[in-house]
Amino acid sequence: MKRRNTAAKQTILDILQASRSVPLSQEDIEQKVAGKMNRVTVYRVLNSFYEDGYIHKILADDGKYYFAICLNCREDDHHHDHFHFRCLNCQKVECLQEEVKVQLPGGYRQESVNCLITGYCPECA
Amino acid sequence: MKRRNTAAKQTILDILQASRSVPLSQEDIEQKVAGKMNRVTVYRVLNSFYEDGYIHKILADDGKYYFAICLNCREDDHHHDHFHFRCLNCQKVECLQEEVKVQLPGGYRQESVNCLITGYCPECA
DNA sequence: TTTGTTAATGCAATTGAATTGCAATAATAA
DNA sequence: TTATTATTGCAATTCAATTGCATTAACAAA
Repeated sequence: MKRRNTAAKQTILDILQASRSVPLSQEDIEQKVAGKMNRVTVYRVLNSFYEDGYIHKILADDGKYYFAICLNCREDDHHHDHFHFRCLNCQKVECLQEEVKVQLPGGYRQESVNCLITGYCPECA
Repeated sequence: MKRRNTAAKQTILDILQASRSVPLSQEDIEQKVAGKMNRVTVYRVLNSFYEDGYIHKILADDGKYYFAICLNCREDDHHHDHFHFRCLNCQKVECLQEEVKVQLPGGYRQESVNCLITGYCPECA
């Protein structure tokens, strides 16, 4: 299926670009595009970006998905293996520099990581 | 609120005991107690265990919660900070030995971790 | 043992996010 | 300019999780 460029995609892409290291939830994005497009479209656009590898998707322990533009990712070599942090007070989620390095027991093969630290950010601590 | 010991709690506790290092999903547990109790009770029992710190709760990237008895946990000193692994093929989730160690940037305070590695287990790889 | 309090349970109803179906719209290749 | 089909909006649906409430039963106190 060939993708097409649309206003909806561009709008969401711009929003994600403007929030490079702070992953946004579906909800966050919906609010920013309120009125401009349907919430179903937001789902579908985010999913297509994710499928295409343009963004990464974090499931936080609040049960919500957060999306962020891929940094340091080349076409075929994604690096989504950094830690994320979620503040219990202000709810903000962000990407941490530190990479996840695990020594898996023999025989295990790693495909992806979803690592989240929960706590309080400097502003809220 | 004082807790009471009930058959439902004992049944679920036994199931979790029998699956110490393999966290079970709500669904898994429901199947094991099918007929014996209502699914709402399963939710409530698991939540009470979690609130009381008897079990830990992992949100996997399949969007489901998994529950496991706390290992190496003393009353007031929980250690849930190990990695978990989920197999993309057989769906099994398990606790890994390795602890999560992150160097948080200055000012950040860590409360809990939810770290999941996804991939293929030895049986499925 | 009996009784009173209230935690725990089952059932039905509700919530709420995510998904799906389908018709209308619009991007893009021919 | 036209044909194809990806995209979108809207309504409806799905499904897990949660809530309200009446009933049941654990357990502390008499």
